[in-house]
Amino acid sequence: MKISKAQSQENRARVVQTAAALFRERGYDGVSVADLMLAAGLTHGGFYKHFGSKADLMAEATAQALAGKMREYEGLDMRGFVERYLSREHRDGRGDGCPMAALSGDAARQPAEVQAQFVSGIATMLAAVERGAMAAATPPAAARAQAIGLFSQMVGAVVLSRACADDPALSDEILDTCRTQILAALVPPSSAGGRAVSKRRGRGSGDA
Amino acid sequence: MKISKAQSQENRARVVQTAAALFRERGYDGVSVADLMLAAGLTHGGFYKHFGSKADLMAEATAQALAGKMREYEGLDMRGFVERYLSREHRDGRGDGCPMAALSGDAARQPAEVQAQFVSGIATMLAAVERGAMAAATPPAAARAQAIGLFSQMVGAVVLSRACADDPALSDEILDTCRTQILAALVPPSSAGGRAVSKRRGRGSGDA
DNA sequence: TGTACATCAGTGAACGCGCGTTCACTGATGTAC
DNA sequence: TGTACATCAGTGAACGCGCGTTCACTGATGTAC
Repeated sequence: MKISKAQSQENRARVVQTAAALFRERGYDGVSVADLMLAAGLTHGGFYKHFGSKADLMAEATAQALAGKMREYEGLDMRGFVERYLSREHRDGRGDGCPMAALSGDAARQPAEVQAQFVSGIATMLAAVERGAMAAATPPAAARAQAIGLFSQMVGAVVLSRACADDPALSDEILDTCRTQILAALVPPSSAGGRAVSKRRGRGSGDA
Repeated sequence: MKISKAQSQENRARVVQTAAALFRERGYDGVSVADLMLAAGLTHGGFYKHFGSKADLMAEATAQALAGKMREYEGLDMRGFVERYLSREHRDGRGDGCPMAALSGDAARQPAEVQAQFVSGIATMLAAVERGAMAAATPPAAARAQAIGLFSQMVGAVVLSRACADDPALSDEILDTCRTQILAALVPPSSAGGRAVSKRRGRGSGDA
């Protein structure tokens, strides 16, 4: 049976969206073309009417996941972004979470077209965090370095907390510690307990 | 042909060691039993004389990789550890690098016996970094949180720098920025330019 | 507006291939005498 | 110390299976008249 153009476009979009979630949940190699098409309510044979290869879809789904997350995060201020990123919901919701936290480990072993998505995704994310840092009163000269350090820590925390999900106490501790530490280092919203307003990270000595 | 007991044990050890490197390089699913045995100079059929399943070997190779790296890192002070972890050699040498940076992303999707190795590996690593922080003059009360934040950032930086290896400038920038940032936050070896000795992280505002 | 027909998204069987695992076999090792 | 034989690590063909991809076919859609 032939299908209307509108229906076909809708089906294609659904496959990409389904793939964006499944790849994040199970990794690129953990999702077969047949799995994916079934999850999208279709059969595997039609896949190649829409995509040249699985690698092509991997690149497209990755790009969409990255763009979608960026749009979502752009709507938050720094505190909101950090709180959401280092939440249990994010740790436990791989399929709807940050593609970098879910797939960066696999990225280096994927086809060039997929790797390219990560390069631009990381660059875009760091630029956005840098802007967010400046909006939160970090001086421009320090904002880039702060963005890189901050985002590295956030990705590492989510990756590690997921890797030790079998030990919920340890997994929670990693997430909670990093969240608290980063939030404390950000310039407080307006009033800050009895602390100085331009408080720094509590990582060196002397915070006991 | 039968082989001497010594030769057999040597072969088994070589398979585990080869696996520890190949899994880190290509991921657990990127190495077949046949690949692995060939790389160890054997044929695939003999695999099951030594291991009950591929998953068993994955767990054993992971445990060995984690233990080996811990032993290596234990010999370094905090500065040496940070410098080595955030080096280009580490980024480019997956097979001989930290199993957490190389395989944490895959860990959550692996059999329970493999996941268990990551749980104990992460716990052991955090405890070691905590001890290292105290040795570097961080007060005990702050050492745990510092260790978690520090290691998360280091893992995230290596994961991200590997994910954007196609853009060497960006990849290097992530590594270099995190290394500089973390080293600056550690209590300096003995004399520290014109800076205060108990300098903190430069992430908040006011460092420009 | 109706009718005839080309199009092409979707179907499901089939392809070659590599996977993890099994198995009959080999022959040097290690043991019993 | 020498001989006979059981052991078992290693070999390579074979297993069923799921993978990515191809293909002949279907039949509603969209177009030409």
